[in-house]
Amino acid sequence: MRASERAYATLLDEIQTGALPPGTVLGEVEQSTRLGVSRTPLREALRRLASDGLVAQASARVTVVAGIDADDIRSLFDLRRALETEAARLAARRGDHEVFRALASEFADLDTADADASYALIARFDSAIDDAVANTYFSAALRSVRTHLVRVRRMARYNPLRLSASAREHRLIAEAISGGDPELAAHATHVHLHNALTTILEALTEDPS
Amino acid sequence: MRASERAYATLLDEIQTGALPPGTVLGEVEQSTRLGVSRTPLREALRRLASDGLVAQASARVTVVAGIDADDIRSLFDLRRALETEAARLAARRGDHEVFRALASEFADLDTADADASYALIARFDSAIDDAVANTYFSAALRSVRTHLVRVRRMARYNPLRLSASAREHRLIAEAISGGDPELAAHATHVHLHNALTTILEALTEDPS
DNA sequence: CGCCCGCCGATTGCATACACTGGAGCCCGT
DNA sequence: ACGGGCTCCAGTGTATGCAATCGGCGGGCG
Repeated sequence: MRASERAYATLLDEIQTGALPPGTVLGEVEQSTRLGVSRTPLREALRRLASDGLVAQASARVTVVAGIDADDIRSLFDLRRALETEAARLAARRGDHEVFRALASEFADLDTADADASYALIARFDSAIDDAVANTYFSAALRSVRTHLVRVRRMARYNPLRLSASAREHRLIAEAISGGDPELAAHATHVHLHNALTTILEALTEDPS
Repeated sequence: MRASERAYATLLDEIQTGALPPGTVLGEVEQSTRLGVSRTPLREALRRLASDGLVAQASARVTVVAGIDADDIRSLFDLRRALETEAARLAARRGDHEVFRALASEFADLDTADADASYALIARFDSAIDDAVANTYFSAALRSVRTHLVRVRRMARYNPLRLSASAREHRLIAEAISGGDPELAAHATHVHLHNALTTILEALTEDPS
């Protein structure tokens, strides 16, 4: 793999998992030494992270890991709502109904005690949406949102009750898509996002780490 | 200004105006020589353009200016509809009503024979939407869409009749926002985008350059 | 005569050296 | 003692050299 991509993948993971917490200063020399690449590929990785919105320029010469607070999360969910409700509509019109019927039944059978399995199924659902929408611009916008969402999920931590409710909501969305009902798919997505956001903000209020 | 930024700005402009038509091969050495910068900042510019979606990797070693066809335009408008209808909703709820009242009156008085003035006013309207939405994630997504839209507008060329209809549509959107009517703002935006897309696709059918 | 293999050139990826700039800290003057 | 300006330096921005790789082309072999 290319050095620049390794550096990007490593930094991305470290930022998403919180190993590099918000505010961490990312000096080019320091990070290139640490990751064992030269400054050239490291700079490229930093620029990609900046365009992703995961790092920010604290001043002209210092780059830091971007912070994310409750207002950011609300903003992110505004965008997410715009994208995902419309994506659900498009999927209901264009998608392969059989794929979503199968996903609906997987959500019905999902063991939500297994957080990893749950997130894996949600990831497959997201992929199915991407395939159904079949729109590279849309998928790029969704990918960006999901990149940020990884950090938000981590901040809100694992919540078994929410995961179980989320599975039911996903099931309904998948059924609406497989049934070819765009408005139900869109509104069920809206409801799902509302519930997700509420839970996350509550979790942050209790534990504003 | 930094060399990398000059290179990016120059290439962006040349791609948007069509000076570098789709399919043009962008060799690093060739372009860096032409623009009078070294390969390092030029590479950075190319990577930014790639993440913008304006250049693509034709193969592992050759980068070309990305093409854009009717299907791409439909895809772009799918995304645009998702973003702008919701942005209009948010603006109607959060925006400064006075700003949009003023914009509505400017659209009413606009001389649509002056294409540059028309596009300038539309740009100010877009800025006002950004300010009203006050959401950096949303604005970033909108900026990306608008970057592509510059090329689309150019492909569809100047059309006085459409510009005049567009001004009326913008006026209605601005009035809906200033009147605090989110659904009217969203639906008027939907109508506007539908008309814009239809006109563009017709223009392309007549003259598929 | 056609196909496959190996060589060569072109081009990118990476590393490193040099240039420049912004800022912190210190010294001097008041 | 405090403020201003100067100096030095840390760190980024840019240029260039080197290495690796891919594709094309020609020659040899079947």
